[in-house]
Amino acid sequence: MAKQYWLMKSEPDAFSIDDLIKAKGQTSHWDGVRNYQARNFIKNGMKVGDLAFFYHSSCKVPGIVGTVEIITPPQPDPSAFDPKSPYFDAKSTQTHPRWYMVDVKFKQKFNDPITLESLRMNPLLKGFTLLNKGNRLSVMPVSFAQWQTILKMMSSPKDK
DNA sequence: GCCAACGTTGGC
DNA sequence: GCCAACGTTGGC
Repeated sequence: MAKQYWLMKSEPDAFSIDDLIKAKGQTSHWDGVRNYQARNFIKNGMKVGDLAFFYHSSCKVPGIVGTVEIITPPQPDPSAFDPKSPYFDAKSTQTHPRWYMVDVKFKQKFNDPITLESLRMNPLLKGFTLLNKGNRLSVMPVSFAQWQTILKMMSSPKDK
């Protein structure tokens, strides 16, 4: 099956792309997703080798800051089993796990973030899920066309 | 810090 | 199964 593309949000105060760069092997669990629609994208859609944009949300300048690679199949999110974790969910059990995660590996960090504002201004991204009014999904698919469009924004001098 | 928009919960 | 109340997300 062809490679799929994704966008994954994180609050940089909790986990930033620099945290991923500093992590052992530049890899990390992408845990704590507690939304069914986002969970379904992870559980039913993600495969090893897929690529994702790393998006910083709830911060001074929201935007895409780099890319990561999916390096494990979807697996039960252990933080849901841990009573001490802020992501603990008593309704998720070992036999019937409710929440899933993948591991990601750092690929690249952009010299300058591709800001939410600049994404909104790009007419080629009309209809992109991230830009939809009221969107709150923390994991969402990105079409190959959108992926290419966004990567071009990174390399274009006029966006600097 | 505000608040619009959305998702979840729980009573009925 | 409806829907009001509540909690959360996330841009501004």
